[in-house]
Amino acid sequence: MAKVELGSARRKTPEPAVTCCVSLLGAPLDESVNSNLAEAFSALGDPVRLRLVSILAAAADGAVCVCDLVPAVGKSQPTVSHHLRILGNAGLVSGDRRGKWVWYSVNRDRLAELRSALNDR
Amino acid sequence: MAKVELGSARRKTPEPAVTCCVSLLGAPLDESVNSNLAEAFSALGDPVRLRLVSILAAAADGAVCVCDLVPAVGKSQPTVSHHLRILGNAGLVSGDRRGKWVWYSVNRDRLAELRSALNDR
DNA sequence: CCAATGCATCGACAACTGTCAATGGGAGGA
DNA sequence: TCCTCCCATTGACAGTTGTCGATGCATTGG
Repeated sequence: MAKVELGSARRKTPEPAVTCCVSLLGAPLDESVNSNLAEAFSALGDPVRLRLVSILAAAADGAVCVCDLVPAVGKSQPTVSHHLRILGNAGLVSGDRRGKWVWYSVNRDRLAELRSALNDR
Repeated sequence: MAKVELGSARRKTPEPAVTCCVSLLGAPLDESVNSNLAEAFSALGDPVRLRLVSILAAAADGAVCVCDLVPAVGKSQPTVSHHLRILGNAGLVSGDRRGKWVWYSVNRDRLAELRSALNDR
């Protein structure tokens, strides 16, 4: 995990910002962790997907049928399916069949992971 | 703030997931808040930008010169500038001139905002 | 002033993304 | 068995994004 070389060159005002206490928000993130987080944040970086997550997170029993998600977000069924797959690949949601239907739910552990990645220091 | 109509149609297994207690992750997010959050998460959804944020967040004095960020992330100077602008537009970082140089720092309040948006319930 | 340095902007281009209509595949009901 | 319903996959297309070289604009140093 090569340290980033900060404070190298000619500069005057404050002193070199040499890295100190590492953390998730401590530089530099491990490369695989970094791209893993980026994938998750990217998955949340779309209004439709954010809406889907919020609906799922607020579902009383923790899961919602796709047949309800489609009208809820106002997109075509293939589009919703597409977004759900992206969220799934990012580990944010998962779905299981119940007969003819597929019910999606939020992976709260994954959300907690992201939350801690945003923690100070 | 129009409620989403869930649990409408023909479906059997569990009971209709009628929305209950609202929150940031309670459906549906206010539309402007939603796209605001999406912009921020989208800004974090790139490995280079995530790296930039992590470097800035770990900076001992809270700010890093662009001249140090460029070699740190291994991208061209225009590319780094581009990413910093995206992060800035999302309210995640801000920079100020100090003589010839521009020093960027993380907006921790904005990070806290995102963190709370990921809170359960 | 003029030259040099640091950073932002522009232009271009390939790659990726969001969207939908059409299609396919699995599960139940008649 | 056949039909219907639910969801995923495919194909296509416009729009967005990440990247870099070239250029422009400030600021500083000589």
